[in-house]
Amino acid sequence: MARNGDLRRQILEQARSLLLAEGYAQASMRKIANAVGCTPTSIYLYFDSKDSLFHSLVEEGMTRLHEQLETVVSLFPDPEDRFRRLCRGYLEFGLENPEFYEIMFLLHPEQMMRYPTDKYRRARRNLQIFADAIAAFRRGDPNFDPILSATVVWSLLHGAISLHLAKRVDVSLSTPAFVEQVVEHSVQMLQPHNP
Amino acid sequence: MARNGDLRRQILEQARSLLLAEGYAQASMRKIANAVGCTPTSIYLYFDSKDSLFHSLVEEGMTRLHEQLETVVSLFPDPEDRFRRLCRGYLEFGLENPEFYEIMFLLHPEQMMRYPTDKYRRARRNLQIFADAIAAFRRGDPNFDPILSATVVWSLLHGAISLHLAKRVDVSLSTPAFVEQVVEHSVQMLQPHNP
DNA sequence: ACTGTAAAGTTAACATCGTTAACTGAAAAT
DNA sequence: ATTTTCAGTTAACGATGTTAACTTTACAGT
Repeated sequence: MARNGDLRRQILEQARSLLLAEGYAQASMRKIANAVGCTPTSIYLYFDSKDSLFHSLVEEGMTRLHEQLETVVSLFPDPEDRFRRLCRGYLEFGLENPEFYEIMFLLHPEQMMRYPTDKYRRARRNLQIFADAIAAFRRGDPNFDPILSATVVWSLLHGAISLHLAKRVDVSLSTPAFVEQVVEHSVQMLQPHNP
Repeated sequence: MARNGDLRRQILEQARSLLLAEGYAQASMRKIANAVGCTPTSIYLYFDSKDSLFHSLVEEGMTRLHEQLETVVSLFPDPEDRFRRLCRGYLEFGLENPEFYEIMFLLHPEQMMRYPTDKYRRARRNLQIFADAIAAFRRGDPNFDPILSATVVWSLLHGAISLHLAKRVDVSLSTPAFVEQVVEHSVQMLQPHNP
């Protein structure tokens, strides 16, 4: 059929759109194929499995997130301000792209084949962005590991997004208020101890 | 067949064991039925669906967690010590019961029917335990909402467990070291601001 | 121009899944 | 003794991811 050799692109496009519209489980190979106008088996010409198809979307999501964080870094030089905005940026990315966030970080456990280790580099780069920002306003403090702190901060941000997406956060809290609280606590978490 | 009217119990038992052994997706109705020694359809005599079967396990998990936290409360009266141990207890519960934790908090998004709202009470009680512990060592501080702080702390603990279970945390960190870091940051998060 | 080959796509099928309708057998109630 | 009720089964439906085998298309080499 005449598809100008861009069937792969079309598949990714429709997979993405179906993912956003109906979620991972409902985005079946047959639905994707139908949306594209080919047979389910054709998808296997370009992707090893459903998992590996969605891994490509994970990479798209990682890139988006990375770009968003890099933009923050480039625009805001003040360490604490930058850190705050990074946190806010990460939270907003998760809350505004729930389906992307889901396949990127949420439904790996058994649901989806593990994202190949060698592709974690972009995720790792995002962690490094946080570590650098943190290091900037805790410079000169020994026994302080930026990567470790960044991991803990990431845990907080990730947990907040997860609970919010799962609607486990009390609805009496508005979303922006919750975001600000999490950001404030992130900053507080990094303050030097007062004995 | 002679099953002393405890088929329901047997189903729950095998479902739990299969869940722990192979995870939610692989624990199929047919496998459960096979393990019990009945037909898949018999399960529907006692549970409306696969979801509602596993919701019963969610409740078992919630109860376990609740008991574990209540034990901590009853044993350790000192506010900060108690709070620390609550955090540690929650983290350990999650890390030591990954499959339970998964169905309790992790794979709701689309994967599993939403856990009925009216059954959130036990989860809510667990949040309240944290809120009370937090309130105890921030007493007298106005514009400080214990439930809000408890939610943020919960986010941190939940995120740490999620990332660890998804093997996203750098392996160079030992698990106990990571747990202690998270606990320390939880405490730090609640310190009064120093301007 | 003819033929051989490789790529691109399709058809048909497999095994598995959650779930339902219709049936059977036994025990309890009238 | 007959009817009703309960507990469980058989057989099937529609949907899923995936594979093997086939067809069609395009393009080389001679």
